[in-house]
Amino acid sequence: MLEEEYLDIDYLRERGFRRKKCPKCGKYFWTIGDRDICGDPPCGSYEFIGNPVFSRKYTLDEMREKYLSFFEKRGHRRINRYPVVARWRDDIYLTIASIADFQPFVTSGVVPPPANPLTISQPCIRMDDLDSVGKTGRHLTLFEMMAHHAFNSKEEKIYWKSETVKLCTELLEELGVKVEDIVYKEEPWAGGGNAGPCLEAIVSGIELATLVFMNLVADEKGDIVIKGERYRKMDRYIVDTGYGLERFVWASQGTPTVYDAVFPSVLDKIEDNSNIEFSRKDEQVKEIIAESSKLAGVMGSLKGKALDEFRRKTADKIGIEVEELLRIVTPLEKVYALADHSRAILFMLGDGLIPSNAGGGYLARLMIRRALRLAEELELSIPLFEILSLHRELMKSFDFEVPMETIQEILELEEKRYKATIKRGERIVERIVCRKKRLSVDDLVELYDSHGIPPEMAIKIAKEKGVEVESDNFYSKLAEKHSKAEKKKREKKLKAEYPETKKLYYSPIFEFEAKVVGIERNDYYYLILDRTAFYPESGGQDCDRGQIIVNNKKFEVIDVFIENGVIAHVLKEFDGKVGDIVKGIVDRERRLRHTRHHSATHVLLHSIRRVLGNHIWQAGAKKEFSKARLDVTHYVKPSEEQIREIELLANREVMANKPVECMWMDRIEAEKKYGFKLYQGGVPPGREIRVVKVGDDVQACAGTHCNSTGEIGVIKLLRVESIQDGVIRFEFAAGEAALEQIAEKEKLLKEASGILRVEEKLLPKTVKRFFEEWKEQKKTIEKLIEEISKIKAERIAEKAKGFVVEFANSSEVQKLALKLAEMGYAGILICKDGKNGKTRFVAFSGKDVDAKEIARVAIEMFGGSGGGKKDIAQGILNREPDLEALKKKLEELL
RNA sequence: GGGCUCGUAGCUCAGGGGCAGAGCGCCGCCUUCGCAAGGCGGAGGCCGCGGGUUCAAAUCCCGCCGAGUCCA
Repeated sequence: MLEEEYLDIDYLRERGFRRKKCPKCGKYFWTIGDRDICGDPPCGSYEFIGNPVFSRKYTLDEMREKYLSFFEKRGHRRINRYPVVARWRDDIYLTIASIADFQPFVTSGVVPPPANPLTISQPCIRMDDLDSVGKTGRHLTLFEMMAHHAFNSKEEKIYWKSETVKLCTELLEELGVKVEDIVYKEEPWAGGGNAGPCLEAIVSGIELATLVFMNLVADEKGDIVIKGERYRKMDRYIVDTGYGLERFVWASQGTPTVYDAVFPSVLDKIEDNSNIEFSRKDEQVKEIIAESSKLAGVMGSLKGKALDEFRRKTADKIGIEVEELLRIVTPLEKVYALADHSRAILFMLGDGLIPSNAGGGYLARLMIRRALRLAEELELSIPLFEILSLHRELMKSFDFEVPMETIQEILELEEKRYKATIKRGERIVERIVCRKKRLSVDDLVELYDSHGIPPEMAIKIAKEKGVEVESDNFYSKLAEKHSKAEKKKREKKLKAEYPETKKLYYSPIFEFEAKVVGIERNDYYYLILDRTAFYPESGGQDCDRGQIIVNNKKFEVIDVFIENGVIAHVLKEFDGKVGDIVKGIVDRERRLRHTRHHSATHVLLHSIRRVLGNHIWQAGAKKEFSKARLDVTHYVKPSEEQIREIELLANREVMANKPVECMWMDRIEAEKKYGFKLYQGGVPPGREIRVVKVGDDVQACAGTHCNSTGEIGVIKLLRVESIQDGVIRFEFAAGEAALEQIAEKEKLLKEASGILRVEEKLLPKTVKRFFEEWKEQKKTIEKLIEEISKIKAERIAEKAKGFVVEFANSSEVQKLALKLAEMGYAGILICKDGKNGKTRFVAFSGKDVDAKEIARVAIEMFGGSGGGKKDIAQGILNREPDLEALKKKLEELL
């Protein structure tokens, strides 16, 4: 089915390409020359290394410009790059391909593309092959995907397969590739819910471009199967190409690795400031690395045993021992990886990702920690930031949201944290080793999983202490531990389908009439109307409440939610039917408070950005009746002065009484005008988005808002706390809620000062004094009890004959018993517990009688329960004990 | 978003239902011309917070707060 898709590409036939089946891999490819094998690794190898395929060498900037202008000249509009942090999407953290920029709304046809056709060079980050970076000579975590995209539909046809292949071929030819050297290999493509036929452009053994003809969409009932998933044809068909910029540069230079081609000056810098004793520019080293890259190209994945095999083969090919190979290759691979990682870190931080222990920020931390570890192993004598700065120089043409000073600050903070973790880790390993005299796989797994200590480090420490280590199956055990974590699926609440509810809540409507279009019954009633003024919970704003009146009967609305544009009112009781006309009454006071909090959130975010910097991004928000909170990305807890300044700026914005404007805008227009900063509160669906300007702040927002900032009233910050690394929570209240919160605090102060009978302003001083006095007195009492029990013990001892059976004070009974036991007596002390009034006893023994035995006798005689140890035992008695009888019984023990 | 680990003296941590501990640090005394070292003595704890179970909770259970870490 999919195969036919390759047969009608006119351009290939016109240029004389013929379709052949590769006898090695069994796949089809197109070529003009007389080759029989496709040449795609493993059916071929990197022939361009040492033998560049283009007519001249290119740098990154030159190649990017060459590409973009090539397509510009052929009717494509050049589009600026998107951030590597995928702000416009809620399903991925990082931009992983150029097409990701246009998903999901452009690809699905909801929103028109910013230009059609267009060309772009999009920096992408992929962490999947992190382990391969540096080793294979070709893997990068950050790379630029150059692309030309055409979005075709029934109404508008731009170009499709033939034109795409023509453009690709012409580009390659212009770069100096002979058309006979181009192979187009058929390789079905699938990803992200879409699929389609694809041609890989291979030159000299390297895949330079991927031409995807995306015309399928995942569908359980579809008739086309690719990689086990079912798909059907779409009305829209999209040209999704990907040209690896770095690979083009590499191919033009023919260097041993892609790294040598792309950032040689960074490699030099690292080499010069590390413990490497040789240069990657030595002819022999160069040859080794080149052979290694060629073999890696053929071998595919290098995980686990494949890596060992790769090493062996490479050594064989060059004719040296594996050890000798490793001596050269291992440190260089670290240089390459560090150069790569630092470039990715620059983009992550530059585009505003804040390192964290959870969420997207974790990816930044992971990358930074790997880089720090590499730097450590290379004994790098310069700060990591210096390498980032060098990359920044090389990438001058890029704009970053976050200034280098902030990046430096974040990096230094991360380094400090990393070092603390390592230090803590070393202590933990030493403790385990000390206690258990061995280190098991489970220990290694826990050390890594819970404490972040890489197994290599744990093993190193253990070996230094001369302790045996069991390290087999580490990775499988780790994987096993994580496989248990399951993903929760969000269930749909509404069972049936309904038309989208008309929203009245953006106008000042609090009473309305509407028609019932659906009723669903679970534990509660879900009431669906054709239109409503009830705001459903969304964007962190709590839902409205109020009443629904039908047939003169009132029903309370306890919850309102929205699902796919359908708004459902949740009621405990309802007595009406579909088709009824109902009246809705929205609780105005509640709504007003939510509205104030919502507008205040926008004002506050803007103030926080002004005080703390451009990297501030909303990480979550909630607007309730009595307070609201705003979570933002920031790397350190703000100082008290910063907090006060934020509060002041926010309130100034309120006092300036700036207008609040809400308008529906074309998505692309809005993005162009305001940037992705719009999507602070998440990404709304649809072609038209609601843009809300509150003072100087602009956001895409579906919430309800005041008419001007003055209506917000006072904004009072209540609490600022860090909820996880990299995320700071601002809790606040606005308007009446703020007054209430302030009043609440005042009340607490008043109450406290009332109890202590001091002025409010003396509270801290007084509380401190009381606390200290309390501690001191506690100690004095303890000392006194100690002394009293000593005296009493002596007095009891004087007249003691056989077993001691006495009454005592509950406060000193324990000490007294201990003293007596110490003095060599045995017996039992009875007291009334001060707290619950029960009869308590403490049995003790300084002789060879068991105190528990004494306790057992007492419990047997008078009922109760208790227990303890050989020298002291305690418990309660149910009945008043007869001391004489007890004493007699105890004497029998001996 | 999910998993895991940890909150005990100023610091690093033991303990893990029945007496709150060690090492380092701090203070004082002894020894010394002085320092280092040593000896003797001492101060320093809401055992993170709030509930529950129990005769009894630092210890077990639940919730919260805080720190750390891994994964998506």
